[in-house]
Amino acid sequence: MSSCDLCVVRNRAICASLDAKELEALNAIGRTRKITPGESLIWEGEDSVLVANVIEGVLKLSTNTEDGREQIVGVVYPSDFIGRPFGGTSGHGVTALTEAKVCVFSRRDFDAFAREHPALEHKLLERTLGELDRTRRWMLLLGRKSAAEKMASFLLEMTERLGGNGCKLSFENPLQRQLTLPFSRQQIADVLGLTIETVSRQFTRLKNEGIIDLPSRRDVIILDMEALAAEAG
Amino acid sequence: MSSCDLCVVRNRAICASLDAKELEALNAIGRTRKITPGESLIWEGEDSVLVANVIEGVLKLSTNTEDGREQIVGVVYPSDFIGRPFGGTSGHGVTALTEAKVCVFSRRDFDAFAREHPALEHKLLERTLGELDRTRRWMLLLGRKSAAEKMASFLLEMTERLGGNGCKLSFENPLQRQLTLPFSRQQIADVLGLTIETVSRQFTRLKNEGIIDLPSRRDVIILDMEALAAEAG
DNA sequence: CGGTCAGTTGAATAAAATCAAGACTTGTGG
DNA sequence: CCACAAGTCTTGATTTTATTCAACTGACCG
Repeated sequence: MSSCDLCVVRNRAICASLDAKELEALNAIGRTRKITPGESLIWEGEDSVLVANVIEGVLKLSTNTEDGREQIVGVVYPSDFIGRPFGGTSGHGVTALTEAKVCVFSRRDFDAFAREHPALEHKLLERTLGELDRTRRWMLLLGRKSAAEKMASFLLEMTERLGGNGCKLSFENPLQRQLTLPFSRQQIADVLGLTIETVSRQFTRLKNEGIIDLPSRRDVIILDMEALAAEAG
Repeated sequence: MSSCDLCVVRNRAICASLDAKELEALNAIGRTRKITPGESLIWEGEDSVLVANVIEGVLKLSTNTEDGREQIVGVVYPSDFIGRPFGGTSGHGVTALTEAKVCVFSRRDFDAFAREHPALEHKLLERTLGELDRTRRWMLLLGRKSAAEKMASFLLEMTERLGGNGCKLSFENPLQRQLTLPFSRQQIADVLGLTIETVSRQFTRLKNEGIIDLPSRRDVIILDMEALAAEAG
């Protein structure tokens, strides 16, 4: 029995395409690894040496300009795949936002395994197509939305994404949801293409208007989901 | 002999993964179609009914906010694949920028064919991974770059992309390249997340500084590639 | 209790958007 | 072939928006 049988993302990650025997073979070329917040797994610009599945935690994908400005280009959750298979260099760094556990593979080993298992490649293709859709939708936000619209869109996206992924999210009242953000203010700014001050001002405005409450730095309670959706543009 | 044998993108599109017999089968479920500038092949939000390969021309992928602001989220060239295989709705419209020729398939037919041809799915996966990389790089531009940096980056990207794809591009002087843009000023604005006025002002500034010349609306001659690269950030 | 770090708030500034004309292209019909 | 109309692009003046700079507040930790 391979350790994958106990894996919490076994049926959601790309591994779901494999039978017991294949899974054992995949398990043989991978190993799990823990990552602490702020620690990086992959660096921007280096050539792709490893790929991984996220088991636990949240990680950011980010790129930087030469002079140090950062843009977060993606956020990954449990069952998501990270890294760049089939050659090339990694266009973005991968860094943990929370305590995280990943299942890593050498890219060469993974590539070879994938090419022999079309069902795995198919899962990976579906996942990649979905990620491309999501990324393109985010471009509309970056290119065309105001700070207020960006914040509202961000909070709505978080509400969706943090469901069920081991992140706290209460549903007692369907219109009043609490979420614990895996981001600092600066990181939210880096997701939205804003400055930390603008993000902060938007938070206080939303609070003053009674749309959200902020019990602590990382916690947000959405008091008026309708109003938030109306602001998202 | 199938008509694919005469296809100019035969060896660059995902079809390159197929042998003569397979290609004939694919040819049987597809048909070529011409599109005129401004005409759409796919509309945002409708469920995915067709996919296609670009044979000739340039097309834009775009999304709009409810109130009509537009963001171009991708630009496709000959040999590129368009559409959303494997279910779901299309997150963006696809519209011709120039006269274009595409090879279209019903999505259902294509999906079935792809699942029986792992080599084709592999090509599609590589293409999709590449497109995702490119899209994420563009997010840095949208979220973090100034108007000047955006314009310089855009012109550099165009210089790369318009090479060899049937678009005019002269190389007599390696440092002085002429390109014919497939975009109007408004479309450039929609790619960069700017207004048409800002784009226009950046063009005249670059011209005044001797970095480019503008022989006509759609033509740009890059006089100082170094300076342009330095401005791209 | 002081020190550090993250976040907030305010005032001044800068950047790009908006508003408003005007100029140049392109195409059309007389 | 010219005149004119429509559309596209440019330019200028003004306003808006978000950034920048700077000070301050509160939380957490030894």
